[in-house]
Amino acid sequence: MRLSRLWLPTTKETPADAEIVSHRLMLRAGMIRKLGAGIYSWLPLGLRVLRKVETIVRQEMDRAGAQEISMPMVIPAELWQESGRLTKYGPELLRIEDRHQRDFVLGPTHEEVVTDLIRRDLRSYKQLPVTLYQIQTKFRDEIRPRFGIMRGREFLMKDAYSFHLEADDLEREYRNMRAAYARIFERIGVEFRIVKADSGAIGGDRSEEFHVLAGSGEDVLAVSDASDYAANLEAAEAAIPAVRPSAAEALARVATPAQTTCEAVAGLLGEPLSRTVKLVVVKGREQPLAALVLRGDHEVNVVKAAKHPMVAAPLQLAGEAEIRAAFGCPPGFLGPVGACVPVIADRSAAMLADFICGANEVGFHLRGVNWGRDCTEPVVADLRNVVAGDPSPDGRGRLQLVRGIEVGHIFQNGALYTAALGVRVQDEQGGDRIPVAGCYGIGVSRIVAAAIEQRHDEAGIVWPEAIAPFSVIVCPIGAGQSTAVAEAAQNLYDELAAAGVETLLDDRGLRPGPMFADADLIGVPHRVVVGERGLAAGQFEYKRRGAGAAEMIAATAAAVREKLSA
RNA sequence: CGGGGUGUAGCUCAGCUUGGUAGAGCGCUUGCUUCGGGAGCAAGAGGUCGCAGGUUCAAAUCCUGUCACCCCGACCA
Repeated sequence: MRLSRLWLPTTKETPADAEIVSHRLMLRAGMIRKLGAGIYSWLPLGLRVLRKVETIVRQEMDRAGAQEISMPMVIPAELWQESGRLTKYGPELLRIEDRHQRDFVLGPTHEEVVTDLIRRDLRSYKQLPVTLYQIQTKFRDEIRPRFGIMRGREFLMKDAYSFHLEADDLEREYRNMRAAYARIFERIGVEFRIVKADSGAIGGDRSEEFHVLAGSGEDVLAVSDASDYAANLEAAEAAIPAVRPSAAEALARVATPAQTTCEAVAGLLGEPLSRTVKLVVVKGREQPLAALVLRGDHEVNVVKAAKHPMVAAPLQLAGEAEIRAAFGCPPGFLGPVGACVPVIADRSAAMLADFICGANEVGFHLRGVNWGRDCTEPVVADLRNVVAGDPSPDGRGRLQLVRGIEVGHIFQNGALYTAALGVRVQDEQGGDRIPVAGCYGIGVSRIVAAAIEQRHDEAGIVWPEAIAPFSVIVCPIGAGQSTAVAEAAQNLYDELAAAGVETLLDDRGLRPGPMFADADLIGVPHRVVVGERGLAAGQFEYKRRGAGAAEMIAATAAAVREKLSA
């Protein structure tokens, strides 16, 4: 491709509303342009990268035995009614009406559609297992789209669905997909980590996420420093602490006129924050309220808490009025002693002895409190977010918190959708069975942004070879003055192109500065500079993007190709 | 959805308090000189100041409404 003909609007200045590096670089490199909040056009350079990612995903899905299909984006709302997700999925689901006032949704994910597709034609167990996938534009009406393509409302996703007669066959396919995903991210050339996850709105039993590790990631991951244990913070299990020490102090009431936080109380008493306990009052599932007890230095894990049978899901905090009515005192002085709502203690809080908590009386806290002695033994559960330094749940190493960008998510849904939509299949004995299913998603467009987050420098993008928009850029210097340079560059370009190398010829006639700046910005992995000085010595200058210095090579296409394969 | 903020040239922004000729830098066009890491000089093009009302002799500026976008919180590939 000749750069003079390529629609490549690069900019030196950064648009004001781009926060993270991938968004800035994608705009500056002329890869994308915004049409509205969270909706973007892909320009030629960006689309080439997107297509490369898509191709790798498609190849590996095919290799793993999945079959490509294409399902509609516009879906009759009844189907979502049938699965129960029309209301459950919430406002993120974009609803539209046709001319007959019939309701449709724009598909944010396709469990319903694919399950409907299957139920229409599935008769016999002999048709199973089957894995279908598509690569398609999805629409999710995100509350707050941000970071450009990273969290767009419209985005390209690969979604695959598998159906099985038996759970163990689902497990086999889940592993197969897991391995295919690992190959995909390896081929793309990004550093990733597989983490245990919560299955969220998709629902189901077992799920894992694939994360590209990057400081700008929106997810916090807990990873062990000594094993391969890794989990999303939402799902990371807090290790069970050692046994509870025996009580040593007597219960005492202390005046805390203005201390309404654990920090303030601990400060006043000169005790570590980890000896205090706080009460988080939430709506209960059966009872109106439930009180969660956590150590002062710990935080509630919203996902874990909402899974507890005594807690309403999704988690809702109690209002101040409800708290006053139940405890006879406002938040800030709450404690488990004499509490009249069910108490659930986090494992760490339950293992404390001689702890400090609110007295359920304005202006007073208690110290030397002990479970069993001063208040009833609580229900114990894992309720908190893990913190850096916690022991890894697998018993090996300590947890570190790192950030990641979720680029893939695999689930075993079991019979969640097949049962809801009434899918039936005959088994070997002629019995009626409900098949089980798995689903497997990859954020194709998000991978493009994630790769940039991981691979860039001050000058611009540093593409991994596998998804670079072009392989080589040829930069002639002073081609307007030197026909030798112009011809040598043109010949090199022709020979590389003829050999099937994706080559960009910068024939814009720019001065070296802007030309190199653009080459660095768009991140083409290999750069060949053709200049009069070099040609006089029979040489081109070669530089690998991201490498330190340039080197001189023989002024032939063969020498360049040798560098490409090196 | 709640809280905060911004809409003026392609981009980054000034001008608004105190109403009176719409500006700068970058980018773009043309010419000349330059030419190995975002050149210099000269001449140009380009804006119904987000939109709609209102106040006024006069509105980018004041008032009302409205739309869009951005940032902070709960969701997800």
